[in-house]
Amino acid sequence: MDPVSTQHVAEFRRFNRYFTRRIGALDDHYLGQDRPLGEARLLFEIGEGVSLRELRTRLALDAGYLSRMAKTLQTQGLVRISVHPDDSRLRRVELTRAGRIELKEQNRRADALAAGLLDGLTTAQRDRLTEAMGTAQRLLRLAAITVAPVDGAAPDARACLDAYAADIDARFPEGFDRSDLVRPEEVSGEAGAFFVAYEEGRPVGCGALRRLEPRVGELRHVWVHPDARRLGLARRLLTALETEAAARGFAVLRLDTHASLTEAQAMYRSGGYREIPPYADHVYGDHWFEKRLSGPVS
Amino acid sequence: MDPVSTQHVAEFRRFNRYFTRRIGALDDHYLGQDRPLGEARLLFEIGEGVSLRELRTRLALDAGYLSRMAKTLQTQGLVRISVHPDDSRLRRVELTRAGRIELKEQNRRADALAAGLLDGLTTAQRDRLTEAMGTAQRLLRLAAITVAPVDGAAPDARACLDAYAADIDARFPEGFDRSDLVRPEEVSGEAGAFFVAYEEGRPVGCGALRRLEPRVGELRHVWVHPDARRLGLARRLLTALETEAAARGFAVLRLDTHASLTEAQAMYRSGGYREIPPYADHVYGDHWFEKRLSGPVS
DNA sequence: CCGGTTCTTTGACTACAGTCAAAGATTATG
DNA sequence: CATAATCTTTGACTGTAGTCAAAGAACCGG
Repeated sequence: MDPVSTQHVAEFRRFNRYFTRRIGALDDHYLGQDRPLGEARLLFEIGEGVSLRELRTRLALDAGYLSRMAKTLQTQGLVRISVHPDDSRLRRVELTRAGRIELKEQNRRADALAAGLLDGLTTAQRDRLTEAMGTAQRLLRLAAITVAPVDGAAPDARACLDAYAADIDARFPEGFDRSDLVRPEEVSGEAGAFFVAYEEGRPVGCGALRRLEPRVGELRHVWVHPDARRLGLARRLLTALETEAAARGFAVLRLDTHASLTEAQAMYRSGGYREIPPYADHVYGDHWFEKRLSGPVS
Repeated sequence: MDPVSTQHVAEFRRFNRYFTRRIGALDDHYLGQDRPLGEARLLFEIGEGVSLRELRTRLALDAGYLSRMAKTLQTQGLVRISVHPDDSRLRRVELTRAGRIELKEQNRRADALAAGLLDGLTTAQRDRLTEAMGTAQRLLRLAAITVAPVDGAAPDARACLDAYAADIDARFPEGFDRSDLVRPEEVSGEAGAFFVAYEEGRPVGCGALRRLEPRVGELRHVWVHPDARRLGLARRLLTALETEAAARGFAVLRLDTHASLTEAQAMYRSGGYREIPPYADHVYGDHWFEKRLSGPVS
C-alpha cells in the first residue's frame, strides 16, 4: 500500500475536527439532555430485546457499569429485565411501552436537530451533502475492514460459507447445494487459502483459493455480506487472493460465476480476467474466467 | 426554504452516528491518553499566545474551570501565564518550549492515527474520500451560516465594510478609496438594507441594498471573508438581498463589478443578471449588470 | 457430579467535567 | 473620583464515566 500523503492526513484531520466538535458534540449534548448520555445510548441500542452480554460486547462496556445503568433504566420504568430463557446466567433486557415512547421522543428530537442543520441548504445542496456523506462513509468503512487468512475449518470461515450458501440459494432459481462448497482441507495449508474480511471483529466477506492443476489456481466463493456491499470490498478480497496466488507460484487463476451475478462479472473483467471456455463442470457456474498472473512479487 | 426530506435526515443521522462513534471517539481517546481531554484541547487552542478571556469565549468554558486547567498546564511547565500587557485584568497564556514539543508530539500521534485509518485505501480511494469530506464540510459550514439584516451603522456592518475595503484595496491595482463605501444612512431603514452573514457568531460576509431610483435598487459591497469562500455564501447573500428588494417593491436591481472579479461576474450571470451599459460612474466598477425582479413574494 | 468458566451483581473507588458564588484586582464610565 | 463592569482566582460542590475485585448463580465438559 502506498504511504499516506500529508495532504490526505491534513484534510482528514480537518474534517474530523470540524465534524466531531461542531456536529457530534451537539448531537451528544442534545441526546443527553434528559438523562446521562450513557443511558440514552443504551436505550438506543436495546432494540426488541437483547441480552446484557450482547450490549456489553457491542458497546464495550464494563459489566458493573452496564448492570447499574440497566437497573437505573429499570427503576425509571423504561426497560424490563428478565432472566434469559435459554441461559439463566444471562439477563434479557427489553423496552417497556414507556421505553418505546421515550425512544421515539429521543428520535424525534434528533431528527429535528438534523433537520434544523439541513434547513439552510437548498434541496440540491442537501442532495450533494447526502451523496458526499455516503461516499465518505463507504470509504471509511472500507478502510476499517481488514482481510486476513484463516484456516478453512475455522468457525469464521464456516460461518461465511454458510451465509454464502444461503445467499446463493435464495438468489438462484435452481437453488444451491452445499456439497458444491470447498472442503476445509482444499483451502488450508499447502492445498490452498481462505481469506475472511472483518469489520469491527465481525466477518463480512470471504474468498477461497485452491489448487486446480500445477501452477493453476482457482478462486471460489468470493462473497460479501449484504451489509458490506458497494464498498469495494470484493475487489480488496480479489487483490488479497491474487497476491497469495502469486506468492504460491500460480501462473494462472481461473474462476466460474453465474449469469445472474452481473456485477461480479463486471468486476472480474475490469480486474483483468477474460472469459474462457468451461474448464470444469461445476453445477452452478455458467461463465468462466481466467487471468494470467505476472509472477510472485519479491 | 423547502422542508427537509426524511431521507436526508436519515442519511445525515446515519453518517453522524457512524462518524462520531467510530472516528471521533477514537480521536478523543487518543488525544486524551496522557492528560485529561480538556487540557489536551486547551494545548491545541493556545497558539502563540492568547488571553484566557479569548479561550473562554472560544471554547465556551467556565471561567473557574479554565483557570484551573491553565494552572495545571503551568505547573507541568507546558505554558507560561503572565499579565496581559494591554490590560492587567487579563492573563496572557503562551506555550513554553516544552509545551511546543508536547503539542508537536500530540500532532504526530493524531497524524499517525489518521494515516493508520487511511492506510487500507488505495491512493484513488483516498482522493475520493478527501474530496467527499471537503464537499461535506463546505456544505455543513454553509448550512451553519446565518444571514441577518443589521443596521448600516452597526459594528458588525462597519467591520465587514472595513474588511471589504482592505480586501479590494489589496486586489485592485489602482487601490480602493473608502469614500466609495455606502454611508450607513443609505442602507438603513427606508433607504436600504444591509445584510451580514454570521458563522459561529463571527461576521463572514455582507451585502448592501440601496435605493437608486424609484423601483430601482442597487446591490453593493457583496463580499465574503476569504475563510468562507467557495461555500456558496455569495449566492445566499444575493438571494437574501433579492428577497428584500422584492419585498420593498423594487422592480429592477443593478450593480457594478470589477473586471478582475471574474467569479463574481459568473455568479451574477448565472443568477439571472445581464450586462448593461454604465448606469453611474462609480470609480471602481467597469462592468454593469441588471436583473428584473418578478415582484414581491406574497 | 466436580471443577472450571461465564455472566451478573454489588461495593468501593478514582478521575474528569462542569457549575456556582464570593472575592480581589483592575479598568471603564458617568 | 466614586461606581459599575470586567476578568480571574479560589472554595465548595455535583454528576457522569469508568475501573477493579469479590462473590454468587448458572452452565459446560469430562
